[in-house]
Amino acid sequence: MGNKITPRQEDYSKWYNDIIAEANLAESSDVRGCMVIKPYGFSIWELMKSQLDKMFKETGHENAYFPLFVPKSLFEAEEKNAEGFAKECAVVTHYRLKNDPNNKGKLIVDPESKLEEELIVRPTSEAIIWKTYKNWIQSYRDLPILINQWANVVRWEMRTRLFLRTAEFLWQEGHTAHSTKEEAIAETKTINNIYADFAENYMAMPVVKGYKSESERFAGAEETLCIEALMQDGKALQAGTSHFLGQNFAKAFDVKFADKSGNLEYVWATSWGVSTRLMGALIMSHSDDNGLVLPPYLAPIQIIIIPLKKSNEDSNLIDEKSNSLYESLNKKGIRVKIDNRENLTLGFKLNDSEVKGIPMRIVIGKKEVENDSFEIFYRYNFEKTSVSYDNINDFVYDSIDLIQNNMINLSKSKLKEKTLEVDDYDEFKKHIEAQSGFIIAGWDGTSKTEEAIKNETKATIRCIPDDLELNGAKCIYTGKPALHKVIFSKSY
RNA sequence: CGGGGUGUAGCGUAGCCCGGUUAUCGCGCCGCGUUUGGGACGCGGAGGUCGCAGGUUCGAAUCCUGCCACCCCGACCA
Repeated sequence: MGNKITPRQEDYSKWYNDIIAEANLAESSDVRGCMVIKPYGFSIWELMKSQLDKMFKETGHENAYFPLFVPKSLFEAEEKNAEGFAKECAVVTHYRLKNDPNNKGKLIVDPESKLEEELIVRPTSEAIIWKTYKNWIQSYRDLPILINQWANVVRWEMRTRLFLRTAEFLWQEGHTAHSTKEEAIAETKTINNIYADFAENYMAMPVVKGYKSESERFAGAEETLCIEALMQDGKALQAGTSHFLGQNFAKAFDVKFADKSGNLEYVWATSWGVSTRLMGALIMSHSDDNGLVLPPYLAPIQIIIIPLKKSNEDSNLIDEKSNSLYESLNKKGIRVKIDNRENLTLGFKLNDSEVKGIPMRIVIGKKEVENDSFEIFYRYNFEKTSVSYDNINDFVYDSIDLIQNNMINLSKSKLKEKTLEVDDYDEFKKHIEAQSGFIIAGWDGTSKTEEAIKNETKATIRCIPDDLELNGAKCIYTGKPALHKVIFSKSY
């Protein structure tokens, strides 16, 4: 700590890394492409987890846990899935080390411990889970299975970036099995709506919901639903996906059930997930040049009390006020903390609370106590409000919803402002070049056009929202009648 | 895997081209003292296989060879 944060306009990725470092969220690990999530950052993740978990449970889902290792033969069963992930798998080939006979104190892989069959460290768990589901499913009475697991997965990405694309990341992955196609499709929508709801109302990050184009679809899925968020630099970030897997995995793992009339049918499947990438999304959505800004619902500390004691002066009274405020806020269920670190100056503590994105702050010093006038500082807009001691509790309590809602509305209007509809390709290119946000444009529905646009502009189809009226729109690239209006953007 | 770059204390760096005292500076860390109203100050201190291995040389952070790691740009991606 102690360094100034690089201004956002100057170097966005430096800015992003600075925020993470200054707020003490995480750091790059010495282990290739992996991250260490520090306690403060992990607290945010835990708040996200507990809210999502609650939403899954409210819609009938249960948690379970499946193995980290996937035998290669299982992994390759669903061809498209295997092919999609093959290039980024960590593979366990041996199970033992031994002393290096030529180099004392060093270890080598014992060649004698070579595994009969290699184990893949899961990049996603469809394979191992469907292998297991085969044993669990015989009858329509066994369905649906609505299971979620919180786990780590490994994808050996070429280039990694804290939170956004690390070699190992934490996520939840839901894997459900259904007796009908309709029910499975409804499930993917339920989940995508939960994701959108969570992003908007808890992360204060509005998203666009829609379908992925074929080329962006999950390997092994028939249809991929997603939520796409817009970061402050005008690039899109895929924040969550929900896949309709059809009967692909049921066929690959031979999972059939007997329906009411005794016919054997393949099971219909879905899978869906959000990851620690949401942390990156949260950081990039709200942070400013002074540091992190957290929406109160996901802030590990919602208000920080900073007692300001000058040597020997009224320190008892200040402590007393601070402590009793702490107690009463805590009793109301507000996440509150007192910063009584003794070796740090006020200026440092003020700055520290801003850098960490703590939504509210109150300084309690001699002046405040004498005048019975306490300033509550809002991090998201730097506003201060004076409140008398007796009113602090209610004010803080009400502020939580107030700040949350204001942040949501602010983000919504930013998103609206940065979503443009365009029907001229030159203008399209200009906007993409300037990274001005989401571009709505007509698309003829062909991969060829999608590919051509990507090659010329680096913009991809982020999603195909199902609520955009066509109105005779033409394809932005070919000028042919458009099949859909879609969202284009550069993306992470 | 292609093209470029960088490895010096926990972090950020100077020195390297042109070899030569005890390897520079800032932040951080430890001790003592003074300071809390917007990232404190003074004094003292600890901390280094100069990425690794080999070579040239009286002498290598510096030159040469090989290797490794990381970063940026492409291809890939939650």
